[in-house]
Amino acid sequence: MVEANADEGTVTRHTPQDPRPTLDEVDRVLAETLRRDGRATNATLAKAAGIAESTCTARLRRLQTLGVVTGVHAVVDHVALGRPVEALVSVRFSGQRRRDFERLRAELPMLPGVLQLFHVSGANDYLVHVAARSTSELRDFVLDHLTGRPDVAHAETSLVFDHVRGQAPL
Amino acid sequence: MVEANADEGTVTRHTPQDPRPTLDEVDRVLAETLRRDGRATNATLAKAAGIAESTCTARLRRLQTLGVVTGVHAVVDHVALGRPVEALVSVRFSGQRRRDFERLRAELPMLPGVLQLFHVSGANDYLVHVAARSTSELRDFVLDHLTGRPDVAHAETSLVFDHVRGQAPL
DNA sequence: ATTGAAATAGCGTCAAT
DNA sequence: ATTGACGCTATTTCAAT
Repeated sequence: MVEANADEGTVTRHTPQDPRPTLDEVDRVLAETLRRDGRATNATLAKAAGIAESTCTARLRRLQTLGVVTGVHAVVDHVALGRPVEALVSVRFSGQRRRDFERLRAELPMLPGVLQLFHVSGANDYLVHVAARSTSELRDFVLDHLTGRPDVAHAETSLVFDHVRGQAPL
Repeated sequence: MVEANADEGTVTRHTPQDPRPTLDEVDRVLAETLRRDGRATNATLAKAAGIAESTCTARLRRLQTLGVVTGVHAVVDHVALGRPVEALVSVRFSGQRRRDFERLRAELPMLPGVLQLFHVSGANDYLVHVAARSTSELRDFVLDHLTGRPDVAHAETSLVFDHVRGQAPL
């Protein structure tokens, strides 16, 4: 048993496994380059980091295994794909039971239109980033999946007018 | 002149160019597959969409040109990369001058640590998603780049405990 | 762990439909 | 616009350091 918990189903999630190996400059260059262009070729990455291509292949595999690179994903235009209404919904919980948090965290990301889910400190507990096909679909989503939950005390919806990615290197 | 504006420098940004071409099922499959795995090979994508590889190459180029796929980026572990403190900062403006919005929108994404920037409706105007090396660096960021701005009336910082991506297809 | 070289797999061009 | 085949490039495996 590696990282188990006595209570039924309750798993405390620490980002990857504990013996966090040190990353050198090569790793950082690879991660950063791939963050900027997720389709950068192995040869490009190798050149950027100043290593052999075969080394690069191995390094990349390692970064994925370690959970330093958790995935690479295309960013798509929601309007073009039929979900022109984007919103951020702040959710406040009624209780503070750990189980409620875990259920929401597990279930919400599976729902169509959910882009991101933040668990945050402060007056609100969660922030849900969604893309909906219409304003009425957005309303239904909030009512059915957020306000409708017994553990949710309040939900407040803000429309997203604009959404841009950071450009600077990490 | 296609989409110009009389005022100096003031550009109204409509997501891509207006004659938005219709996307068929093939386009949607490609976008969706690439959204799930940004490093999917051309052959894989072609198979998923049921088209020839050469057609796939052309389709992909088209999707990028049209702005349907705006980029593909690796998701990295901020803790491993030395920025363990993640936060969402709500920013309220004092005035409502368009120029102020545009400046913030242009400048903030360039600052190191800024991950995303949302322009939202409601009591707050912007939501800034940042990753900092430490809590004190976070404080400095908010003071120097947000509260410090003359056009910013108020900034409220929430720590991000957890951040997950949506899993369902668009 | 890193490398270069050899084998494998993937890609884009093009002529044809 | 889509296709399959061909030539070219990129990637991975592997033996050696």
